[in-house]
Amino acid sequence: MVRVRFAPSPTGHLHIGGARTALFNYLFARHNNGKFILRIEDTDRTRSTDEYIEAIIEGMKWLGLEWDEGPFRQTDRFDVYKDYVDKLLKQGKAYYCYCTPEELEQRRQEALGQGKSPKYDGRCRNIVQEFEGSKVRNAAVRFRMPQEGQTIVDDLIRGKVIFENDLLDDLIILRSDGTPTYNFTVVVDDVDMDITHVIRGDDHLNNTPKQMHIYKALGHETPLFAHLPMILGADKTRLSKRHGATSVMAYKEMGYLPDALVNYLVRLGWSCGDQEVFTREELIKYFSFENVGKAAAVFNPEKLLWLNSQYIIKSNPEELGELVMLFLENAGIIQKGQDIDRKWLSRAIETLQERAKTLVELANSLRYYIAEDVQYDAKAKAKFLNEKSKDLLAELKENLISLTDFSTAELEKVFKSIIEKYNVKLGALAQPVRVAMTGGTESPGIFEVLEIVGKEKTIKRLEKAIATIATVQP
RNA sequence: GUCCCCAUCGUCUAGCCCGGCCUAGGACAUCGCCCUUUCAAGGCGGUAACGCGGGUUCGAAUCCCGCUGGGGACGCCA
Repeated sequence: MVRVRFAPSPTGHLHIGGARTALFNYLFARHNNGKFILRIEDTDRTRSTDEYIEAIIEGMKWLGLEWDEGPFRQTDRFDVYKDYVDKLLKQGKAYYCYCTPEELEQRRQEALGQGKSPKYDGRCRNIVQEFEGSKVRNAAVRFRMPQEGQTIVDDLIRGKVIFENDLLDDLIILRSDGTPTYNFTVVVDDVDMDITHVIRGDDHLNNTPKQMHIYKALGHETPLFAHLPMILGADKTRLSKRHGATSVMAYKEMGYLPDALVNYLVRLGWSCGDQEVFTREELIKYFSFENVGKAAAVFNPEKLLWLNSQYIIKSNPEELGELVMLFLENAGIIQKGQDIDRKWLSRAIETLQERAKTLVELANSLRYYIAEDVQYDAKAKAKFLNEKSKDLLAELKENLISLTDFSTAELEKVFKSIIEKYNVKLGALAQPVRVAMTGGTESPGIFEVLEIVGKEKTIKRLEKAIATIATVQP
């Protein structure tokens, strides 16, 4: 049984990189009918907050990355870690270190300054452990790493990676305040939770040999490891706030669909022939580490935007209607709590789907369908609402007043008759009408716009346009 | 400084493991054309890459070595 986990630390929101790690774990678990576990690594009490735990959960849920067990919190398991530390201490596999953080930092800087390795010098390694087995104040506990030989990490993505043991640091597993540290808790938990595959970011590859020795000291076999390549920003440095939005929920707010983000993220490092767009089922079916690349990938917002537009086109209008309501409220297009005819909204959305790349854009385009009135774009107004179009607009208005079937088919007939009568091209009429109806020069087909806006508002807007021309022209 | 990882169009990538089918494929972006009531969407086409140097071989994007470049790690962070 495959058992994998996503183990974020709640020191920030769920970000793009974390989300992809979670996603790969999720896909691997689902592909193998295994279990996906969520574990919160909050041993750093100074930086972890409950708000961030909630934020991470919110992000996971939004992306549809459902976990099977958890969320577990490491702060709930301090007793467990303590027991393991005591065991190692008794067995001599760990020892007390009396160096203070300040001393350590100073020695680190000195070593670095002399061009030497900043590795712990091991001065507490062999001193007599006077207080063995009992609580020693102000002492941290270090794990005794082997100092000779090699450790080989056989990574699912990278193959064999060899580390010289004499480079391994005796890392601290228990702080002097009695709290355990990451490299220890991660191993204890992965053992206790029967994790079979550790799938995480590349930045943990160097920790792996150390963790392997902890597994050994605990008398447990190591799981399989898969280290994912990093995600970089446009300048090829580690993705961070400097590169724009990195929080997953920020993409929700910008009007992205979760499936589009998932699809984009999975293609960052993974591929399946030439296919670009995948359903969730396909991802689960096709996912494999064989198709995961080794090189870091640059996050490309343009491609994500394109994928989002593809997902919007594919979505059904009813669902988009539900999703866009919040954006309509936020844009002030409808009042909070105000409802609109969903059937009508769906029709309106259908005309906009292939024109909106995000839900924000969709909401903004919906404005001219929903609002009572339109604001003219200055350029559009100058170019199309003028003496040249005045008679055409007036003629159209007159014709529409008597039109009972306000449908695209009938509207088209009316337009045709007018352009024939005036001997102009359709654009000569359609563009001024477009400005009158939407305020701008871009919109879905003009007949559809009229039909959806409806007879009453259409005539009002035409009257306003004509009046505008009259006041502009003395 | 030391260690580890990586290296195909601007970007994501296919191909690499099992050398010839690669005149290096697809996608985003970009440019042009078509469609057209506008804008999109869609269709067609263009520009654009095997980092460099050595090997091995009849033959290398593919195998080996070096270099260069980029990234990561070296915490009483995770």
